Amino acid sequence: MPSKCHLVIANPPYTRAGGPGDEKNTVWNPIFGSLLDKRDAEKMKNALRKALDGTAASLYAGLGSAFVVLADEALDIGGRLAFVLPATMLTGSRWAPIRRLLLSKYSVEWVVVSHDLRNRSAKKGLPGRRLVSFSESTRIAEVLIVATRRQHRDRKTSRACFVNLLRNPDEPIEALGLTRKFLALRDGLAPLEPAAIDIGEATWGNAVLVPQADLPLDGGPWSLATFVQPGLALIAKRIALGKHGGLGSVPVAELGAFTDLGPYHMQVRNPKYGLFTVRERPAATGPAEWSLRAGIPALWHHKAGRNTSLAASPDALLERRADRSRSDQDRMLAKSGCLHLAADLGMAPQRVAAVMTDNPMIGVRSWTSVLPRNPAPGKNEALCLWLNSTLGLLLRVIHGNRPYLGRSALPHELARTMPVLDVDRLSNGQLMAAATVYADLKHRELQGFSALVADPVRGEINERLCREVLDIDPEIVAEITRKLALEPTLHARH
DNA sequence: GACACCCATCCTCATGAGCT
DNA sequence: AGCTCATGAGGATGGGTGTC
Repeated sequence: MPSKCHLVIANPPYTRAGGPGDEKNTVWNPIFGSLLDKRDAEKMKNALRKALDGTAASLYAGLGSAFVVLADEALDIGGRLAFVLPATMLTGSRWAPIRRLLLSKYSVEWVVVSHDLRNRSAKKGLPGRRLVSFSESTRIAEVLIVATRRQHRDRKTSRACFVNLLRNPDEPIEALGLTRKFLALRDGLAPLEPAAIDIGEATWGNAVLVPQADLPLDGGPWSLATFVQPGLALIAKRIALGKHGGLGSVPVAELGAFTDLGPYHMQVRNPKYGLFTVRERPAATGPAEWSLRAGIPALWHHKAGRNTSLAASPDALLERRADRSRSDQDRMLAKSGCLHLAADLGMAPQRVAAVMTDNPMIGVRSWTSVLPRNPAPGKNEALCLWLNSTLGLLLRVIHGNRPYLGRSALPHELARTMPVLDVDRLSNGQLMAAATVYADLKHRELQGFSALVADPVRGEINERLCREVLDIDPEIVAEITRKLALEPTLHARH
């Protein structure tokens, strides 16, 4: 790699050292996997790990992060990088050092994200059916980053332009036209004032200019790329800070500030390290018959057709592994809870972002158990209602990873830092009200989040949470609901 | 040793064309 | 009618291994 480069353009490989797992189901495509001799791949990986030591890159995040570091080392002051990267770059915890690198040494000029719902024509015979990706042969959500390496004094005044596209250009001429439009638009933008990107009659999306100093220097998420409507991200930020007009009385805190999370699924059931074996309830076996069977009840999978209401029942049984320490198993079981957060939420098909079980149990893979540190009646119920409401969904989608359009993934680290309703600051009366609302609604059938506006039960959750628990004007939330419901990511299906 | 990241998707099932 | 196979739509998760 030459030094003193002026421009580095890259669409790097995204492969990572770990996973995808389950080799019987997937083609394992590890870094350096094309080397015929596995020992060579191992040597290369070790050399790369050594080379990346102390840099912002992580083999965990994938090779994309390593290529950013490589570009950074090659770029001269004033040089520019232009990268296609996985959209998890915007939020993922392992990408935080890369975000810090870009904010501390560069002017981040463009952050372009597509929210294109269309399917690629089958006739073209190309792999991948989504047009959301800039690259071909993938349906993974992606982001285009353009940044210029600067002297410190020049970074203070720089401003990043976030572009959220409703539609990806279909061919190069369209892309060139769009690029010209971006450049023309940028100069007229006022900071934090979203503007439409129109060419003729066609609306391509929205752009918003952000002072770089307003982006989180600590590595926090770049949330303005989450929605087509940048205004929604701004609303979410105000809610998280307790500064949204009319919602100021809603206490918000990071989930990890007042709860602990249940165990990580690898510790529960990984064949090598897990403490338990898990057996799923067969479809033919009813819940009553299943509960006769010995074993420790647990929540394992998240099925759109089965998890239709706030109340959930166990779908799996844990069995202690004889070759594991009983006290370790008991310690893990002590992390059982009644509230469980959907770890990977497909927003169109799936209907619940959190569920409650009658008895404490462990969420194994699709459900992350949430355990309030100071338990009190009504706390779980209030959180469960919140997470399934418009406000809870909005803050979740903003804060979580978006590995694919239509999906919101919350690994433990992001779940802990996610802003949610601070139930510790609710009065007893509010908690009792939440318990009542939950009891009334817990068996009602919800629709997927794509039906956010039309779903009467979702409407009741919103309405009663506002009126009976939070004491805020439901119309404010209704308006946010209408905006959020328009977002393509709520409607994307694969 | 403990913890948990992220993955350039994969699997299932419905549908329908083509064949016998 | 019944079978096979191709195709596409739609729903979803295990785990190697980096990192502390």
